[in-house]
Amino acid sequence: MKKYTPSAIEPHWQAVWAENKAYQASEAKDKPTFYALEMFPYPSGEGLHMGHVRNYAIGDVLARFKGMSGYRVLHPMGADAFGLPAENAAIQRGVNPREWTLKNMERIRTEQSRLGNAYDWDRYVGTCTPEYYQFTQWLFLLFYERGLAYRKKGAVNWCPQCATVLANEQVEDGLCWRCDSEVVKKDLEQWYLKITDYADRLLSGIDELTEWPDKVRAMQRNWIGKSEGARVTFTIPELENESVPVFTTRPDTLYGVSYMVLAPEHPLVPQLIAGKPNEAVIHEFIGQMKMENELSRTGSDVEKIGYDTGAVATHPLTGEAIPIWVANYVLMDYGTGAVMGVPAHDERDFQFASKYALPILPVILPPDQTEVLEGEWKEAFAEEGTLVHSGPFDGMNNRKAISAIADHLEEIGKGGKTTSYRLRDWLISRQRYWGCPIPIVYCDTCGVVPIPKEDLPVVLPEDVTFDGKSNPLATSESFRYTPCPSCGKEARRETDTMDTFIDSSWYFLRYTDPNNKELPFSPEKANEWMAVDDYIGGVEHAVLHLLYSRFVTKVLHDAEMLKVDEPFKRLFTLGMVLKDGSKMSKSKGNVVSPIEIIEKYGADTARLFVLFAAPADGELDWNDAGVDGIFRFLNRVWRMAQQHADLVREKPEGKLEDRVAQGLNRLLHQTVKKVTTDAGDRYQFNTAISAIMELVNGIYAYPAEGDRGVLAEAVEKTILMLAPFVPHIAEELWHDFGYQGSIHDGSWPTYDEKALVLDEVEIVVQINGKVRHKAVLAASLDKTSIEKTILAEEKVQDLIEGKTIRKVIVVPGKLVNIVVQ
RNA sequence: GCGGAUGUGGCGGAAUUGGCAGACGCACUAGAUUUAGGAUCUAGCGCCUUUGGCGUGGGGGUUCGAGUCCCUUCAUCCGCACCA
Repeated sequence: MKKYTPSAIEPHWQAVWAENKAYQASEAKDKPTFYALEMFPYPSGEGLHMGHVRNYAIGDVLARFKGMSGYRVLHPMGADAFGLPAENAAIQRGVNPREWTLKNMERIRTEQSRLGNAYDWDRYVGTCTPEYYQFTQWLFLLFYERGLAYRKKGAVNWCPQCATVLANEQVEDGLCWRCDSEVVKKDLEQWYLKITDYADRLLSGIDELTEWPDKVRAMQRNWIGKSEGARVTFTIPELENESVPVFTTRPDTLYGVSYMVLAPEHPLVPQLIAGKPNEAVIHEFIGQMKMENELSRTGSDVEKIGYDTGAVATHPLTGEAIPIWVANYVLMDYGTGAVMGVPAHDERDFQFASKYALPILPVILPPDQTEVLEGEWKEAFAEEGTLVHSGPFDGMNNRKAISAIADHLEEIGKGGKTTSYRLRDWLISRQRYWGCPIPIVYCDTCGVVPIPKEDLPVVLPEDVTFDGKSNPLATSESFRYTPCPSCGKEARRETDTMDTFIDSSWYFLRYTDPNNKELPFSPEKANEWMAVDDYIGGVEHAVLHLLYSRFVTKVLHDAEMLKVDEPFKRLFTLGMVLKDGSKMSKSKGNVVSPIEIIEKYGADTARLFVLFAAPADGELDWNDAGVDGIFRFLNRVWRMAQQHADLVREKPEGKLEDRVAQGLNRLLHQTVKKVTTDAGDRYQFNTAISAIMELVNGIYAYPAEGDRGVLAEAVEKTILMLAPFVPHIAEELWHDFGYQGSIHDGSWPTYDEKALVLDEVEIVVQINGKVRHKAVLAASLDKTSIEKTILAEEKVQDLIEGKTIRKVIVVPGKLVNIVVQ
């Protein structure tokens, strides 16, 4: 018998598939389309890790399964190739970022090939190539034309380590998402994309993403942070009644305002404190706040610190004078940068007022009280109640008052209902070299001038210096100055590049039309494939990449380049791969190299193990003994197929005359049904594989003298069902069965409900809910006959002897429960 | 604090609708067999005081019947967090 040698068969079939372009997406319109996509990798210098293997194995099973099930499949791969590590390599080792990246891309690609994934390599996309990034620039210009790209000066997140600014989404707990350095604030003029214009659509669109994990949907909702409330305008008499709007979700508590707080960065603060006793102290405080990082400034356990400006504002309804304070807990970039303080009904305000002895004015009466007990407030009351001390609104339920007071403010021109979002605009400028240049020039005569689309790409220059401090593009003499596209005079180029998340927010569209020279993609081709039917990746992109991609897709939809306005129909987030309970990392020394596993056991074993060992959405603890088990299973499959290969070639007619043959036939159909739904619909690869294992066990247990036809069919279909999981061994065995074409073009087996029906079933007999006996009955019996037959059984008679039957529950095909006393 | 999960043998995990808890695999035990291969085959494998009893984090409930439904409680993980 031929021995199973993955190291021989895997490279062989990989070469054959590549030669035949076996997984090229078909342009023929004869079948429904299926777009399977895994998040593309960043080509680091490390090559593939187990997380990649797991990610790609899931995607490949789905792609191959759909391919065998009558779809034409688009299953592309590429590389998210711009980014800081390439530049750091340049700084540290003096290598060229482009060469370094291209080398890594090549390595990852080779390693991906060795996994046997069914990619259409002709559609390969690398985001750092001018062929790709010219269209990233094209998209920037589209955003610019549509008023969605703008420049703004403001306090931005700056990572000193990476020497660049970051978007809000890229700051985690006050630290840089990439290098964990403390992020500081810096005042800079930067480019933004107006994602806030789409906040409401990005939020409501989540409702339609029913095939996304709830967790991710919740995270996105949370991130967008829609909050309905009211704008309330206070005026400042000493500044000629300058108005200061505040945002509040509780306009019902407006009569309880005892002070107002501005963010330290609020533009009115310097005027308010001019000449006041606290002027110097507050200036110092503002200076401190600017130095502080996000975490120490806004963490919820940070103590509230504030100063009285000495100025007052006028309450819009009562006309009373309200002291104006400045405090660390008010953020300039949420709402209006100013809040009203209602200590009686807000926990934070209560803390602040208690600390600084500001008045606490209750205006909502708890339902169980008839009178406000002044001076006895030990905590803020934030529940439902009735308004008191609120002028014309006294006696109103506070929920109703939220709307009533907001409407009233609107009538008198002092505010009105409004919505606030936590989401901020997307800051895309990066002071780094290895990214997509922003196609803009600054001309002394014409101002900000976009590069015309026909002059793209704006190519990254080579004559740059990497010192890790300054923006490298600014050091390029050839790049920095260029004639203004509008007037022809010398103008300065924008020397920042774009956030790499822009590159990855449209790559799935490029795959549909990867060689287009005129456009990022033709609407016709994109519409043919979009949306992505199955998108597989890590949950770490739940907000960043997935939110940006949704935004870009909606803009392209509005620009009439796409019919869909959501990019990913179904999303699957896989769990992490661990070793000994913790994340694999070089520092812990617990990294299992995919390539070593492939060399030792073969890619098929690696794939099958990561799919079998745990549910795909949970954590997977790598287990060497488990890998051995999977390798043994594949050997068992191999022996089974080799032993019966001649039989499968003969295709003997199955007669299904005896019970044993019928049993194997039923097991086969059951397995086809389970594998089809588990692997095709439910992402339950572990149970699909265990079902196939049971079938293999069934075939081994099948007697040598049994019906040949059923056996041959079962063996052949076992291999067909294994094909998406373990493509190489399946292909090899398929050819051993005498087939010429690829098993992966073959049809996925179907099952027959009729074959699943049993003529005899085992009925569990319970007495008072406890299993006491089992009986085999004809499946066709009705309830009454089952009851009669069971009660007549001798064993049952013994069990209920001397007891009174109170009730008999019969579930046909399953059980009989006799309730006795 | 808000939101999303998860709790089942020695281990990873099964159990679409309320109907035999522990499929499948790992590990382990005993036996068979072998020209030694990372073997293969057969049997066993939740716990206990074993004609029986107990058992899906704990407590309560609904039901003839609960891992599954309801209430309550504990623990762990993840995300967000002074967002007015």
